Amino acid sequence: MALKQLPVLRQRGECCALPAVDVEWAEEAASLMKALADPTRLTMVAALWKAKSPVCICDFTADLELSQSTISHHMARLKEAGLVDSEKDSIWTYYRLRHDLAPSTRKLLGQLIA
Amino acid sequence: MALKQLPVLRQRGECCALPAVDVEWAEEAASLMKALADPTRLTMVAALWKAKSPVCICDFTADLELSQSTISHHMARLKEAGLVDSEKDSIWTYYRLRHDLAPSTRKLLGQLIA
DNA sequence: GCAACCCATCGACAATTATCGATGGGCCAG
DNA sequence: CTGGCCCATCGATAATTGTCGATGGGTTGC
Repeated sequence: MALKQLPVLRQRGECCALPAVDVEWAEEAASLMKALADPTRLTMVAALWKAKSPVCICDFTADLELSQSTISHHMARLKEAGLVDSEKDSIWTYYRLRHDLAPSTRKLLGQLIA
Repeated sequence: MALKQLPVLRQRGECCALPAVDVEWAEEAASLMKALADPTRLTMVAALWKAKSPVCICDFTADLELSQSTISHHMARLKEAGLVDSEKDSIWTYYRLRHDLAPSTRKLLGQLIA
């Protein structure tokens, strides 16, 4: 990665090299950011982060002022992003942060939440 | 914040307390995530992170395969999010990460990029 | 069996957003 | 002063997304 210094005198039509940024990294990281780019989902993730044991989704439905279908939809998005895991117990569905989160993801969440 | 244990036997219609999550925190953090929830903007932020000196926006226009107006639009979003700063030098506009970023934001970016 | 509860999914709708081309302002070289 | 370059903004458009109500499947209590 060339950390090229900007020239003092720049010519018209001339551009400098940019620090290289991996395209795949950008795509993946943006996916993660998208999953977290909503207050409701962020609240869910933070709650799951703080609660060490799995949380029934009905608790979110009760606490957050949104319809049940919306809550379910947001949780599905978190699941699709690979952030959470679910488990059914009779009529209830419990969610938790995935225990096999990438360490970098876990650190990022810790930095964001804690 | 009550880290209430889930009951072994749950009654119908009964919900547990969730770990409290601050609403304002969720809003603000979601704003930051939104600003980063795009591969192009993420690439820009990463490039500015790696390049210690300001970067001319024309370099992004040259490197990223998007129209000039789109590049300008994304950079404006980063600026609006308080992540970057700009400075004009004759016909060029240079951008850099804001030096007064909140420490938590800086750490988050470091975790995300490095 | 039946009613009530939990929850995922579907279809619809409004809001947001990513992208582009066009326009115009600022600046410089000739 | 004029043409060319840089860049921000505007208007338009297509895609994505957040939200809801309705529906239906699964489970339990009575």
